Amino acid sequence: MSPRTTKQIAALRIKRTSEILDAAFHVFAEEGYHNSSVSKIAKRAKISKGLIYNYFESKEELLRSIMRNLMSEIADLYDFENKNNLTLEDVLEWIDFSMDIVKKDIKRWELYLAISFQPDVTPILMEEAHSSIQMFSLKLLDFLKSKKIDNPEAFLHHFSAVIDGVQMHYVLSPEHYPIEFSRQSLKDQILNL
Amino acid sequence: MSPRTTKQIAALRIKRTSEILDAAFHVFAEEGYHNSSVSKIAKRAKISKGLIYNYFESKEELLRSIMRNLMSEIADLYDFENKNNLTLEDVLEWIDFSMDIVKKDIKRWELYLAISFQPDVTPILMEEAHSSIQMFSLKLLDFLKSKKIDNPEAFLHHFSAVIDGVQMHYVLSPEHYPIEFSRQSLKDQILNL
Amino acid sequence: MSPRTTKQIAALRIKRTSEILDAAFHVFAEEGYHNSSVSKIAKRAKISKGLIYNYFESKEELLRSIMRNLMSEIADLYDFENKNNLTLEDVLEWIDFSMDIVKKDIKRWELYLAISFQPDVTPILMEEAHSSIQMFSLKLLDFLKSKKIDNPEAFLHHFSAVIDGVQMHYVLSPEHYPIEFSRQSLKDQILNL
Amino acid sequence: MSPRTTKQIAALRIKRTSEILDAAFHVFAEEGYHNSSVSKIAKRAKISKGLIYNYFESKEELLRSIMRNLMSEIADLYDFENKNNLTLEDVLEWIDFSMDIVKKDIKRWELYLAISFQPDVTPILMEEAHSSIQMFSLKLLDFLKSKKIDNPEAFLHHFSAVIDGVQMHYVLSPEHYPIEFSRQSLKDQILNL
DNA sequence: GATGAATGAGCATTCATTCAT
DNA sequence: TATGAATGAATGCTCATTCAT
Repeated sequence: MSPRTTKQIAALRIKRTSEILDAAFHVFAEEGYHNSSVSKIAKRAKISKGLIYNYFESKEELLRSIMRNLMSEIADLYDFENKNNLTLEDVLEWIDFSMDIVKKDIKRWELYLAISFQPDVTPILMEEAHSSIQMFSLKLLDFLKSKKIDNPEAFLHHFSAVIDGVQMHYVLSPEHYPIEFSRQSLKDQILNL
Repeated sequence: MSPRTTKQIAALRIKRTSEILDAAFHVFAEEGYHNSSVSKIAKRAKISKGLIYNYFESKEELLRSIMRNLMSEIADLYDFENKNNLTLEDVLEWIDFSMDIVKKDIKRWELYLAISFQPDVTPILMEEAHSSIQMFSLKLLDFLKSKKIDNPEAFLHHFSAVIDGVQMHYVLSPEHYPIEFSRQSLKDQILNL
Repeated sequence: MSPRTTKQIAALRIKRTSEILDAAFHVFAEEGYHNSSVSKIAKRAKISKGLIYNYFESKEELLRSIMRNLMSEIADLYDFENKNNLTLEDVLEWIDFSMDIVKKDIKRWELYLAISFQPDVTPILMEEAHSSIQMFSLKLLDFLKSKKIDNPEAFLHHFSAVIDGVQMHYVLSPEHYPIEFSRQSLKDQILNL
Repeated sequence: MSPRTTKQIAALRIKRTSEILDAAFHVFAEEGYHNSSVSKIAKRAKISKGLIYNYFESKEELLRSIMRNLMSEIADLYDFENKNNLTLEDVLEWIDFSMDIVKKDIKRWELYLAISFQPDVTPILMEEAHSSIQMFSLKLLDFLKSKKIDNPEAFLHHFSAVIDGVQMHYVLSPEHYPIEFSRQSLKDQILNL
C-alpha cells in the first residue's frame, strides 16, 4: 500500500530523528536551552518548524531525548550494569573511564556540560538520570562500605563532586588542565582507603 | 539646580539603584533569569517598569550588575588582595571561606552558577571576575611551591576544580550534600602536603 | 480497465466515502468541528490523512457533505413530499417527528445546530436544505387556512419558531429539558385550533 | 508622580476596554468565536495584539466579558431583582420586555444570538449566566406554582424555549416575522393558566 | 524623575493541505 | 489508489523595550 516501503520510511525517520537531535543538541549547547527556539533548531536541521513536532512532542521532549541518549551512550560505553561486587580494579577502571570519556570527545562533552548545568535544564536532567547509572552508585557505595570507611555516603557524594569538577575544568580549558594529575590523584584517594 | 537638590537626586539614584538590584536579585533567584520578567522586578521594587530603564540599559545589564556586585563582595569578604606569603592557616581559612560563602547564601550562589553556564553571558563576566582572584592563585601557587610538592601548578588546577565541583554539587542539592565532609577532606589534602 | 475492475473501484470509492463521512461525523460530534483535526478523522477511518483529500476537497467540504446527508435523511424519514391535503393526524405526526428526530440522535442534532449557527457556513447550507421543507410549509399553511383561524401565516411562523426553540433547548440540555411536555403542549395548540 | 493623572488613565482604560470589547463583539459575531483571532480583533480595534492582553487575560476572558456585559445590561433594563411575588402584570410585562428588547436593537441581538449559539461558546455562556436572571426564573416558578398548574417546572422550561425560538426567528428575518402575533400568543398562554 | 499604555517581534505549538513516492 | 513526511501560515500569548505625558 505504501508508496515508500515501510523500511524506507523507518530509515527516513531514524535519519530525521537523529538530524533533529543533532541540531537541537548544538543549538541548546551554543545558546542555552531557553534562548534556543524551535525555529532555530529547524533552521539548523534544514527542515520546517512543523516537522519537528512530527518527531518530538515538544521542545522539552527534545531536551529529554538528548539527555537520555547521552546517558544511555555513557551507560553502554562503560557497561555499568554488568559489574557486580565491584573490585578495586573496577573502581579504578571507572575513574579511568570518567577521565577518558571526556578526553575522547571534548567537544561533545563541552556541549553536554553546557547543557547540563543550565539550571532550567537540571530538573529535567534529574528525571532522566539513567537508572543504570543510579544503580552503579549503589554498587560504588557497597564497595566503599566494604572498605569500612567512616562515612561512605558522604565520601561517595564528595567523590562524585570532585569528578564533576575535574571534568568541568578540563573541558573549559583542555589545553591547560592537568587531567592526568587529577586521574592519579583520584586513584590515589581510592587506593588509600 | 541648587547643590542640595543635586545631592538629593544623587542619593535617590543610589537608593533606587540598589532597590532595583535587590528586587531583581530576588526575582532572578526565585524564578530563574529567563522566567523573570521586568514587570515582576518592577512590582517587587514598587516602581514602574519604565523606571528600571532609567537606571539600567536592559534586563541583561541588570543581571551583569548583580554579578559584578557579587564578585566584588566576595573579593571584599575574603580580602584576597591583602594576603601575602600565605601561611597554612591562610589556606585553611580560604577553604573555609570557599565553603562558607556558598552555605551562607545558597540562593545567590545558585544564581551565580545559573549565569556562569549560560554560554553567551559567561565569557565577558569571567574575565572581569577573575582579576583579583587570579592574583590570589599566584599566591596559592607560591604556598604550594614552598611545600616542595611534585607538581604545584597541576595541584593548584586540580584543587580549584575540586572546590568548584564541591560548590556546585552543594548548591544543586544543599539538603543532601555533605559539605562538612568535603570541607574536612579538602583541609586534609592541604594538611598532608 | 476491465468493467469488473471499474466496478470494484466504484464500490470501493462508495465504501471509503461513507467510512470517511462516518468517521468525520463522529469526530465532529465528539470534539466539535473546530477541535477536530483531519488527522483524527483519518485515524478513526483507519486510512491515511492524504487519502481523505482524494475523496473530499477540504475539511469544510466534509462538513457540508455530512450536513447534506443529514438533511436528505430527514426528508426521507418524514417523506415531506408525499403528503398532500394534510389531515390533523398528519400535523400531529409531524410534531411527533420533529420531537423524535431530535431525541433519536442528539449528537447529530447538536452538530446540526453547531453548524447552523456558524455565520459563514450557514446561508449556503440553509437554502439547499429548505427546498422540500419549504414545500411542506405551504401544505401546513393550507391546513391552517382550512381551520379558519385568524392569521394562518403568522401562526405558522410562530409555530415554527416554537418548534425550533424547543429543539434547541432540548439539545442544549437533553437531561433537563421536558421534551414530552413540549410535545403535548404543541399538540394541544393544534388540537385547540 | 504620574505624568497622566490617575483620572486620565482610568478614563483611557475604560475607553480602551470598551473599544476592545466592541471590536471583539463584532468579530466574534461575524466570524464565529473559533474563527476569530486575537489579531483580527486587534486590527479592528486599531491597536496592537499585545495591548489586548493588557486589558484581558485571554481570548476566552474577552468572550466571557462580552457575555457578562450583555447579561447585566439586560438585567439592568428589566430590573429583575426588584420584582418579588410576581403578579400577572409582572409576567406580562416580562413578555413585553422580552419582545421589545429584541425589536429595539435587532442588530445587537443578532450578534448576541450569533455568539450565543456557537457551541464552543455555550459552556462559557452558561457559567456566566447572570445570577439575577436565574433568580428571576425562581420567581417565575413561584408564580406558576401559585397558578396550580400541573407541572410548573416543565412549563417554565418550555416557555423559555418558546421565547428563545421567537426571538431567534424574529432576528433572523425581522421584516417577515410576526412578532406581535407571538407576543399576543405568549400572553394568551399566561392569561389562560 | 516617573508612569504605564502601547508596541511588535518572538515564542511554542497546531494543522489543513500538498506531494514525492 | 494510498501513504505519511513535509510544509508554512496561523494561533494564542509573552515580554523587553519605548515613549507620550
